[in-house]
Amino acid sequence: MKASFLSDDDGERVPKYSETATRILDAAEGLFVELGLEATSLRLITQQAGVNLAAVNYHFRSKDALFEAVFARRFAPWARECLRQLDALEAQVAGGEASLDVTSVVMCYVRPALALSKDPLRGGAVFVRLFSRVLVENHRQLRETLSRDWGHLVSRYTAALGRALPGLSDEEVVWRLHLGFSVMFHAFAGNDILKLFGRSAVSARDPDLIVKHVVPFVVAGMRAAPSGSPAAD
Amino acid sequence: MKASFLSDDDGERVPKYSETATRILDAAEGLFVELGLEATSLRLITQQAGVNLAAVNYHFRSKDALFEAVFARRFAPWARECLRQLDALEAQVAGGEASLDVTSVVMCYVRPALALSKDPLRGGAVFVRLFSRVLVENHRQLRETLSRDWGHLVSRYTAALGRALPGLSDEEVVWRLHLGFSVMFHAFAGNDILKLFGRSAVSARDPDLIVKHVVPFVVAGMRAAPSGSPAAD
DNA sequence: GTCTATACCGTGATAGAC
DNA sequence: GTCTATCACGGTATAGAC
Repeated sequence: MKASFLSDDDGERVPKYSETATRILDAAEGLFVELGLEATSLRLITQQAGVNLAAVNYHFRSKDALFEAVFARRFAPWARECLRQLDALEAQVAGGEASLDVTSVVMCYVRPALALSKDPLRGGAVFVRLFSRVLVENHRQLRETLSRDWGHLVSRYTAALGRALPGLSDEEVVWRLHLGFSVMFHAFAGNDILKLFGRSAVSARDPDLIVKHVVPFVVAGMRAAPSGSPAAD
Repeated sequence: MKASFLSDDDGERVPKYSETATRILDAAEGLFVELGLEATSLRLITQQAGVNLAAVNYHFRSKDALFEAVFARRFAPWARECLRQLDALEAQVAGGEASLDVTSVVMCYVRPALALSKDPLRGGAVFVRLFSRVLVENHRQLRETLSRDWGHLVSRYTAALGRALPGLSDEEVVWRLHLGFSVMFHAFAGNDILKLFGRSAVSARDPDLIVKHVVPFVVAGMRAAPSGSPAAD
C-alpha cells in the first residue's frame, strides 16, 4: 500500500502482496475490465479467485480500495517507464536548449502505453482501459493516492513540452498536455466508442493503428497557434 | 419513448411525459450529475420528486432505462441544433466546392454544446457531462436507442469534414471526427480531470475558456498531415 | 496474522391490492 | 395509475476459528 514508489528505482519496488491478495487482484483486474466496475460483485471476484468473501475486506478495506490497488499496481511500472524514456530523450539532446521535438515527447508516453496495450498476457491492456475510466469518473481517493507520482510525471512532461513549444504560455502548455493525455488514453481504452458512430468502419482494436492515427492528431494539436490565430487554410 | 424525432422539425417533437414522469426525470437529471449514476438511488430520486418508488419502474422500466430517458431528452434538441448550424454553414458556401473551413465545421457542434454548458437553468450543463459518461461507459441499450439519430449526425459531419479536408481518406476523416468529438465532450464534462494533474492551475469551469483552448487544438489535429509525415518543426 | 462464516442494511425490481 | 409489501442481491462489518 505504499503511495510513492517512483523516486527510487533500485529494482522492483512493487509492494508485496500475499498469495491470496494477489489472487484477488488478478481476478478483480480481469473482471473489472470485462464487466465494468459496478457490474462486478465482490462475491464473483472472490469466487473466481477461490478465496473467501471477507478476504477482500481484510486485505483491502473496501471495493473502491480494491479498485485503487488494481489500478496502482499497473500504474507505477508504467509511470516509471514514461520517466525513463523522457530521461533518455533529454539526455540525447542534452547539448541544445530548445531542440526537443514535440513528437518525441509525445512518443515518450505513447510507447509505454502501446507496450502495455499489446501485452495482454500480463494484464497490461487492462490498465489502459482502467485509466480512461479514472479520467472520466470521480475517484477522489485514487487521485489522492496517485497525486504524488502523477504530479511528478506531469511536471516533468510539462517542462519537456514547454521546451518543445517555446511560443506557448505555461497555461497553454498544461492545457495541451492535458488534452494530449486524454485523447491518447480514451483512444487506447477503445470502449467501443467508435461504435457510437453508426457503423464503425474503423477498428480501434489494433494498437498500432491507434498510434498511427492518434499521434499525428495530438502532435498537430499541440503545435497549434496559441490563441485566436485563424491559421491559413 | 420515440426513438427518432430528428427527421421532422415541425415544432417541438419532444415525447410527451406525464406529470410524475417529468418530475422523476428532472430529479434524476440533477442527481445523476451531482452524485453519479450508481451513487444515486431510486429512493432518493423518488423522494426528491415527491413520487412513489414504484412509479419509476412503471413509467420507465428500469434505472438504466431512466438514465437513457434523461439523456435522450437533452440529446434530441442538441442534435437538431447541430444539424441546423451545419445546414446554415453549407447553405452559406453553397456555390463553391471545397470552400468549407475546418474551424467552421467544428464550431457547428461546439456552439450548441457551449450554449448548453452555459445554460444550467434548464439542465443543459447536465447533458454534456452525461454525454461524456456515455462515451466511456458501455451503455449498449442507449447506443441502440441513439444509433439512428447519432448515425445521421455523424454522417453529415463526416461529409462536411471530408469536404473541408480534401487530402484525407474517408477512414482518416472518421477517425479525426471521432477524436474531435471525444476531446470536446471530455473537456466540457470537466469531471475534475484537470485536478488529476497535481495542482491544477487551470480552471476548466469556464466554458468560454474551454472553447478558447480546445478548439484550436482540435482544428489543428484535424488538419494534420495524413499519415507518417513528420511535418517541419 | 489469516482466513472463515454469518448477519446487517440499503439497493433495484416485482407482484398484487386499490 | 398508484401504492404497499416483499424479494434477491449488493457491499460491509464483526465474531470467531486456525
